[in-house]
Amino acid sequence: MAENNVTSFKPTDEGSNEARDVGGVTGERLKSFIERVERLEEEKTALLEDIKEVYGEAKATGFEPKIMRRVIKLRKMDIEKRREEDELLELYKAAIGMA
Amino acid sequence: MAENNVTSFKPTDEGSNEARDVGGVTGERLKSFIERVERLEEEKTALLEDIKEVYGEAKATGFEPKIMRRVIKLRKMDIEKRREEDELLELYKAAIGMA
Amino acid sequence: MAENNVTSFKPTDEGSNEARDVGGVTGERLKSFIERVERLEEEKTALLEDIKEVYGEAKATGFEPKIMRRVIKLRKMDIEKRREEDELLELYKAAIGMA
Amino acid sequence: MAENNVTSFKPTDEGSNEARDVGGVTGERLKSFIERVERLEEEKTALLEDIKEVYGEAKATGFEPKIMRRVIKLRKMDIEKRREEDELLELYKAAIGMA
DNA sequence: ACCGTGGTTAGCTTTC
DNA sequence: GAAAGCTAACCACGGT
Repeated sequence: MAENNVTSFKPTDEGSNEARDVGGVTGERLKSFIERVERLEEEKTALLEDIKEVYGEAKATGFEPKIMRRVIKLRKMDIEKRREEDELLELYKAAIGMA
Repeated sequence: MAENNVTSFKPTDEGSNEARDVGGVTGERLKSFIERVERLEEEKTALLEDIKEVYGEAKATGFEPKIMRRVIKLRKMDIEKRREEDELLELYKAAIGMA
Repeated sequence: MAENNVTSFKPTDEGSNEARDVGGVTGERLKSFIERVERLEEEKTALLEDIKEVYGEAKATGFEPKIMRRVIKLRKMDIEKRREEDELLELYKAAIGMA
Repeated sequence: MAENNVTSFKPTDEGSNEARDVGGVTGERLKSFIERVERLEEEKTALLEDIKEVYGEAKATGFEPKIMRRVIKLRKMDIEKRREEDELLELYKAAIGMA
């Protein structure tokens, strides 16, 4: 841990909802980080809903989401496997001066 | 279940990577759904990385991600609790004919 | 992973329902663990039924299980929130050297 | 729904933590139900912890909880399948007067 | 009586 | 390697 700004977490004697600057800009900084995360989390939630929707549509046309998930998982594994093999290939090539 | 398209999962006699139409457009349809999900999953992955980055930055400036996560959790709980209490209030009101 | 007992999962040449000791007491040991879990699972199932019964009774006397569940949830959230806040407080205190 | 006791949910003008009897014993009754559920929930939680412990022990002696869970699931399916078949058998027997 | 939804639990991933 | 947070499967309920 570089510096320790945790002091900014300390409850202040004045009960305010505003971010406290305890001898610096620390409070504002922390609040900004937190709000950035919260925004990203919201986007993530929206995305999860989108995915659920697609599965819903698929189901409505007669496909089983459960099976689809398995298919997707398999495809992902394939892709990763291939990627790893490719990386290994590159490594070998570099190793023998084929770069 | 209305129709059962699962037959499209059945390996076809011709071993091709193309989506198979087993008596209709089923194969293409399924493939489209799957690719939509995969695209959304990619976005989700990106988002997860963004979140991780923010925590990384915060940590680099001296804040503990662990504590930040708990703060965010508490904030979320507050929001949810309030939302639920409001809903509950509505239920009570409906229950006693204040609707 | 320290040892790897997974070999005990391997079908043995003699097709028996008895636990196999593959070079030790491994089979019996595993079987014992599994049966302990299964017993606990049974208890859990019984408990779930008890809970369902209580809701049934309550409903029979005119209370809405749905609302009851929400009340219970809110009570639980209160307790958890308080607990977490207390823990967080300890963290803060530790963070500023008040430990 | 037989009677409707939901009126007992209505916030009363006097802010008390005690169960309110709104023209009867309703408040106490509800509170009793809720506390019974909460007790059972606690037992359930304890049970879940016990199960976790067993898996922990098993893991410590070299077994994979993940695989164990799959075994248990399979055993459960077998048992249920057999039970269903037995029931069916009874049904058949009854049907042909073998009861 | 079935479907869809919401809530709960288990499994997995990632973090420490 | 252990613990936690998050996601997906499961289940029970209410609605249609």
